[in-house]
Order: sequence, then C-alpha cells, then structure tokens
Amino acid sequence: MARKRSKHPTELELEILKILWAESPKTVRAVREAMANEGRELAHTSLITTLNVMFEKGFVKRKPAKEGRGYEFSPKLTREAASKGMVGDLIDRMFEGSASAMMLSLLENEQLDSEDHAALRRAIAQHRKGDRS
Amino acid sequence: MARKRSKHPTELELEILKILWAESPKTVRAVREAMANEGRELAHTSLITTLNVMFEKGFVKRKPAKEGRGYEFSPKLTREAASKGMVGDLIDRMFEGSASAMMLSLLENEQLDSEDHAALRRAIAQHRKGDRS
DNA sequence: ATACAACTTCTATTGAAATAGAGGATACGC
DNA sequence: GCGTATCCTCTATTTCAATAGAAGTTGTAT
Repeated sequence: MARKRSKHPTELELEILKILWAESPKTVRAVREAMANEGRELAHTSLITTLNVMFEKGFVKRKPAKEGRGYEFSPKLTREAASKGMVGDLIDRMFEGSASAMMLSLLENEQLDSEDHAALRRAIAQHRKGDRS
Repeated sequence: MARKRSKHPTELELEILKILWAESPKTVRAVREAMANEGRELAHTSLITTLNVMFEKGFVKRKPAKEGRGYEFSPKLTREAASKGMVGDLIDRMFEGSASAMMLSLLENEQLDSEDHAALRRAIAQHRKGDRS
C-alpha cells in the first residue's frame, strides 16, 4: 500500500490557499503574480495543475471568469476549517488527542511574551463563561 | 523538482517512535510485536526498511544486540523535540509563526473542559514568573 | 474570417512514503 | 560441522507531491 492523499492541504496548496484567503476570486495569472510577489515563482502550468488537484480535493471552487477566458478560483476550504483540521490532526498524532496537552507543550516550548499571556488569560476567561461542565 | 524528505517524522515513523519512547531499546521483532498489540500489523521487512530510513534521518540509533543477532533500536529524537518541531512547523505554515495565534485558535476550536482551563491558567501563571519582559 | 495570445488539458519526470518479497548472512541446536 | 530459523540488505511496486512542457482550445482585435 502506498500512501493516500492527505486530507489536509500540502505545503504548496496551503501557500495557494493563503493567497486566495487574502483576496478572491482570482484568476490563475493573478494567483501566480501574488505568489511571485512573495518570492514564490512557479510555472503557469504547474500552478494550474496544482489548482486542479485542489479542485478535485474540494479545497477550491472555480467558475468561468466573466472577463475574458479562463477560470476564477476561490477558496472553498476556509482558513478556520483548514487550521482546525491540521491542528486537530497533529493533536491526534502527537498528543493522543489531548488538546490541552498540546497547549501545555506550546506554553513550554514557544516564546510567548506577557502580552500573549494576558490575551490567553482573557480568552480562557471568556470561554469559561460559555462552559457548562 | 520533487519534494524533499520531511524534517519531521512521517505518520508511520511517528508510530514507531511512540513505541520506542514507551520502552527502548527494542529489537525489530519487539517493535513489531508492540505495534501488533496496538492493531498495527506490518511485515518484518517493511519495518526494517522504515527503521533504516529513520536511522539515516537520525531519528533512531541502533547498536548490535548483546543477546543473539540483529540490532536494537532506540529513539534519538526525543518526544519533546519531535513535538516541538512538528508544532513549530505548523505554527510557521499556518499561523505565520505566531504561537499565540495557534493557542487562541485551539481555545476556539477544541473541546476543553474547565479542568483543562484551570490547568492552563496555572501553567500561564507559572510561566509569568519566569518572564522578564 | 483569421491570426495571435492566452488559457487549459494531458502527459511526464523525479523523488518520497508505505509496503513487502527474494536472497544473502549468521547464530544456535544438536 | 551442518542444517534451520532468523535477521538484514537490496530491490521493487504503488501512489502522492511538486514541477513543468507540449499541444489543443478559445476569445479578441482587426
């Protein structure tokens, strides 16, 4: 058995999604230009191939451009859904499904300044209000 | 250009590492049995192939078994380093390098009960003590 | 109507990941 | 000392990811 297609966006797919999340719909050319502006140069055909794969996977939508030929692409997967999926997957794989274990690890390992800490405490307080356990 | 070997353990590699983190050193056979106990059956040769790849990547160490033939494998990558690497990578890819953005997203999206919240608040308080910003 | 530019589809290449078989090496029992 | 069971190395297969060229299609200007 070889490996199956990831349910989550791959590296390149994520870069493309970020472009589309920032602004959409976009034609292939516009996506390509936006990527070039960020130093990521890719042949036109490579981008199309990837966008088509993403279309098959349901990560993007496409519709004929009103202006001229070709397609316009928009994200179908939202940023929230993508991050939820990817983070959730990592929690399952690395932390046996425990989100709080991951958060504790984050606290240990990442550099958070006191502003981050304050924001987190506010967010926790916020969430405790809606907590009925 | 095809894609390069991931710096982080793949799915299968991570499963193997988990076995070794739980107890090591272990012979191939012992690893295989431990995996079978968790419902993950893999041919002996497949496991060896994978362990060798992991050896090349520096994820595991190996030394000749004192008892009989063959090798004994131990993790070289620690659980902490692996999780830090994988989480850090996801933070970079998905949250533009902001650990606090990921934590806020976790708070939004994952089910944390009030015990988790309490543990988190304690951990944050703990960290603020060592914070000099 | 037709050429041209632009856009797409099809096909191909390279390497990684997952998986496993064939065959060579080797320790152990007797 | 020799066969047998065991273990490793090498090789192979399949699918996916990343990348891009060749060739076909189609809209637009003139």
